Amino acid sequence: MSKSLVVLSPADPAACCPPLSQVPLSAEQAGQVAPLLKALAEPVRLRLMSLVASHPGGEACVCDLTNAFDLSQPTISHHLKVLHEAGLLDREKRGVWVYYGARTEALASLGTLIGDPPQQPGPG
Amino acid sequence: MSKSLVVLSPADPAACCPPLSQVPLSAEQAGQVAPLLKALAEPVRLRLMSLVASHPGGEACVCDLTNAFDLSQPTISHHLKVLHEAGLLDREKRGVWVYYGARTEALASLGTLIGDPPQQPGPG
DNA sequence: ATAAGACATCGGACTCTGTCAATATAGATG
DNA sequence: CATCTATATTGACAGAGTCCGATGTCTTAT
Repeated sequence: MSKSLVVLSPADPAACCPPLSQVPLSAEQAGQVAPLLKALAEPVRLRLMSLVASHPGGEACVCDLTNAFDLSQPTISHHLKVLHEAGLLDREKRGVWVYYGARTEALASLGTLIGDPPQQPGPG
Repeated sequence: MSKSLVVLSPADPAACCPPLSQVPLSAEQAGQVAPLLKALAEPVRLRLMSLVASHPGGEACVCDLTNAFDLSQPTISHHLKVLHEAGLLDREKRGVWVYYGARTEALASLGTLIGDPPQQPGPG
């Protein structure tokens, strides 16, 4: 099986485009990627993402996450929803509890998009 | 000259911490990194950053950037200021023109922080 | 000195976002 | 059924963000 270049996975919008520093992002591409960054660009959500991603198994229960902050339960629930709808967290209900899992591929794509160095111009 | 490991460059807050997926980010670390992401988490600024970073020499004149958007000159100026104050763009005046240059190290740090995969647990 | 061009800053209108209290939903248990 | 617990949704509000037109600043040219 080949991971086709043509596929535009809706769950991984950052995979849409070459790194920032290599080719100018189109308006459309920017419009796809910005929501991902916006979801991460908030201290509480950044910590939530990190808590989940660094948890054993890459997932964590909401109850653990809620206790890690000095914020109300609805607020944590809201932030988790934002991360989930951005495609950065998976959501799975098990009995009474809800587990959120990190979409590490999405994080990896985003990291590559942002961080990859500019290409050297070829000779000639 | 050595680029010391001890230095916490104020211009590169993303260099403060190990990747998201390896160790939970502290509140303080999240508070340092989030502004960088917030600066990028806007379609126009994302495109501006990409335009500058992918420009030959990694820098571009404001006049070029302003023409690339359907927005007023003050609006572009505002977005460039946000990116500059976040530490993602350098600013240099040459005669009448102002050139903005991409801080590729900051981008690289940010990319690593977000995108690096979780560490394998050691045996034992 | 006057004028013109490149860019920044200001002040406002309007929208978006983070937070909480209150309430709803859904599964487990008596 | 009633009740308890875990999580989500709603509604309200303050603060922050985006955008524009008007204006200010700095540099070069005449």
